[in-house]
Amino acid sequence: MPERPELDFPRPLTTVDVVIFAIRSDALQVLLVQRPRAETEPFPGVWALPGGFVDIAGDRDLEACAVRKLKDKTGVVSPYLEQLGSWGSATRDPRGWSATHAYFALLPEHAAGGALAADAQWFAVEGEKVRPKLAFDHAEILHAAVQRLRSKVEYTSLPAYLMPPEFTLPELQRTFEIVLDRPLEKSAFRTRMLAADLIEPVARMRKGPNRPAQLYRLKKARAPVFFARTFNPPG
Amino acid sequence: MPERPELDFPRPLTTVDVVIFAIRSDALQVLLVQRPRAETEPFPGVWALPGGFVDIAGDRDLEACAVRKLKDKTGVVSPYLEQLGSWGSATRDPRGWSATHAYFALLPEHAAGGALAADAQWFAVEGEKVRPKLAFDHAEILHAAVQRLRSKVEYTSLPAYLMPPEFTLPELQRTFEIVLDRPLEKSAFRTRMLAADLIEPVARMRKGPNRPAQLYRLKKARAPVFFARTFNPPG
DNA sequence: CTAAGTTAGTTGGACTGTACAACTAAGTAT
DNA sequence: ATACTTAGTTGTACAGTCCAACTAACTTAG
Repeated sequence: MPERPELDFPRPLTTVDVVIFAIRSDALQVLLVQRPRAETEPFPGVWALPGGFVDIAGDRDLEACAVRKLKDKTGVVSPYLEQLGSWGSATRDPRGWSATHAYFALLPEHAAGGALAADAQWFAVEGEKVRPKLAFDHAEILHAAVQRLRSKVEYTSLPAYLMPPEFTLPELQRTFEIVLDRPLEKSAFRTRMLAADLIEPVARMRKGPNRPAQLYRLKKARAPVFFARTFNPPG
Repeated sequence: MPERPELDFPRPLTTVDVVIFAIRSDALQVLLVQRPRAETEPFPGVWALPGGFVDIAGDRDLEACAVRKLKDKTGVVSPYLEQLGSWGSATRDPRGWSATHAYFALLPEHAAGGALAADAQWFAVEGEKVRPKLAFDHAEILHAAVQRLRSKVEYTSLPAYLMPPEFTLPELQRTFEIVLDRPLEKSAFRTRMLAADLIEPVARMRKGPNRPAQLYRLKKARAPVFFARTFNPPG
């Protein structure tokens, strides 16, 4: 196509990466995969976010590509998948100018317990980091994902997507506290959550270690909801 | 590089587009450029968002590329530039699988009044659309940009970046009202704005058509600020 | 020069939702 | 039976919005 010179411009490498969060063992965890040890690969053996090249032949669009990569590593489709942003520069990949489209997904604990790919493993999020060193600029992407998750929690009910199909209000509050890494006020949390209209009570009660507690589930309409204030804890 | 087969995968076309907003003539406007009329181009003569291919040789990263395209069309550098998201699919560009990294910028009126590129022109945003038909999926991107702008206004003081260096509170409120396309409550707006700690009074007063009004300017620390409620108007 | 009009900014009461502590109720453990 | 734990409620204080009415300072029309 000599009359369309820009089509012959060198094109950046294009990838999609997914930051997959779940609450496991009472902690916020993220799924990482270990890069192949082959010397021909960049960052051999280093932990990285799940992701990889866009398949022009197979992927209809970016989100389909993200869903594919999520399913490859976890075997499930996330109930919540949101675009996080994109990172592109001349230096982030040693193979050349590259751009990645990053997504972030929330997985309920029961879905996160399934069969993982052999090279995948859960890691606790500590602060806004993770223990192992990450390949490429994935530490920066993870940082942005944790910040986005935390900031959205302040004015939406996003963490509800981290819950199993049925849950109690104290369980939901515990999930919020894990994500935000700070204690929340009980009665304000309850007022907000019920006003937010994202969850609805189900008929059954849970027989906990103490008195039976009301079970709730996510409503079908899943739009994150605006909150008024930021229920700060006592003290 | 025969041992790195993925490097020889066909790569998507990669572009950067910028949604540039300004308040002009008491309305929210967006900058569009008319695509060249050459028959070899897709969408010849159609209006589109400013943008184009990433220059692997010249652009350090995606944001630098966005700044370059902004400057090319307006001659200025925006005081506010934020990544909006990315759109990529097999069908959005007739030339093949393509992905664009979209940014959105806010320009103060005085900066938006400068010398535009010959192919560029301001258009009023009506609802969440613009009068002319747009090339590619740019209507969808513009829609997302307007929604992002409006939704962020509910809990940040973003529109302050659309103001000239010094402005009065009623002028700022008018800008908010134009962006949100609804009237706001005067005293609540004032309380919030001052509490938000994004603006500070300057010594001078403006001699308006009536009594002198206090001038404010943006503070150096420019972090958008969380707001509590959503000051609804009377009625 | 005066009167009417316009706009900046303030004040006060009704209302809503958070902060916080104290309370009740219903189960469990010893 | 008694003590402990946890789910959920209640009540008071407080902050910020909603709304209308008000004051103050300037402009404009007659």
